[in-house]
Amino acid sequence: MKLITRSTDYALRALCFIAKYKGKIVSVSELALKLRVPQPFLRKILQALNGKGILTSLKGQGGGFTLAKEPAKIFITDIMRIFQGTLRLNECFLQKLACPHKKTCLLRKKITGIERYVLRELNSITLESLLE
Amino acid sequence: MKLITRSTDYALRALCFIAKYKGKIVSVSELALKLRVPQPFLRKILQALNGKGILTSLKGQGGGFTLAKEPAKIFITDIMRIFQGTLRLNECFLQKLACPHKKTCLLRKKITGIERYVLRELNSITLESLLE
DNA sequence: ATTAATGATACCATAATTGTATCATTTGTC
DNA sequence: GACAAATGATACAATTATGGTATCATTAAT
Repeated sequence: MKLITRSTDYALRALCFIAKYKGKIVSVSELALKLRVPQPFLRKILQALNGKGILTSLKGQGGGFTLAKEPAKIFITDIMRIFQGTLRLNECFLQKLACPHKKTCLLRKKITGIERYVLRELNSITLESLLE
Repeated sequence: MKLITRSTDYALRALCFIAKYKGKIVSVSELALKLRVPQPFLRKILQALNGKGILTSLKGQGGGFTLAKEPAKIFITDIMRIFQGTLRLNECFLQKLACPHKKTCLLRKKITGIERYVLRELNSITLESLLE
């Protein structure tokens, strides 16, 4: 049970690194080296971030990636959603069987409450807040 | 990202059911029928609960399972731990690379905070509280 | 023209979770 | 005592999610 998967993790580290470069272009090979992360995998991740409008890419020699938005406008929930899908904690519990006694709904309520809290907390974290 | 896996889910439903029977013996086949859950899988789950002292089993014809403790003394975190292992939310983030800039530690702090909250909430739920 | 980069995409590997099968043992019932 | 109905133990299979690799096409600087 982890809140953040490896892909998200790598993505965040990469974004932090890129953010430090303030508009300069960073290539995958450089990043992979610095972060000590498998390059092809990182590449796939950056491509996804590009596709989702978090990064901007430049092709050709000397190309690479830069941030597409200010760090203050990149929320870690955005990143999580890209790599982990919708953020829900109560995926499976009692969904088909429509809660035969509705007692167990107390559990669902609790979990929904937890979910709300978790999302609120996570939504308070931007890339900027991770930078220093 | 789910807080509760299917095994835990099944286990909780089964425990609720068994708890209602107040000391009577419930067999896997009966339970599987009532809960509409694959029987061999449910069986494995109940065996685990027995092994962990949550249920007591009786072999032989007319055998089955009963609760080994009062519902008030069975915490859903106990059950989660049995099927999902240690309850941690910040498994993978920045553990090997020992936080090169310690900036990202803010994330870790946040997640640790979330984890504490989640555990506190979950620890307030017993089987009894799920019963009505 | 060459080289160093990304785009797109298909494929593979690993691990966790979910689920099945089987043989041995126990116990109630006839 | 034989039989049937239950669990104990355990190995195996299937499915899914995640992590990771490979490759060919395209772009752009030198």
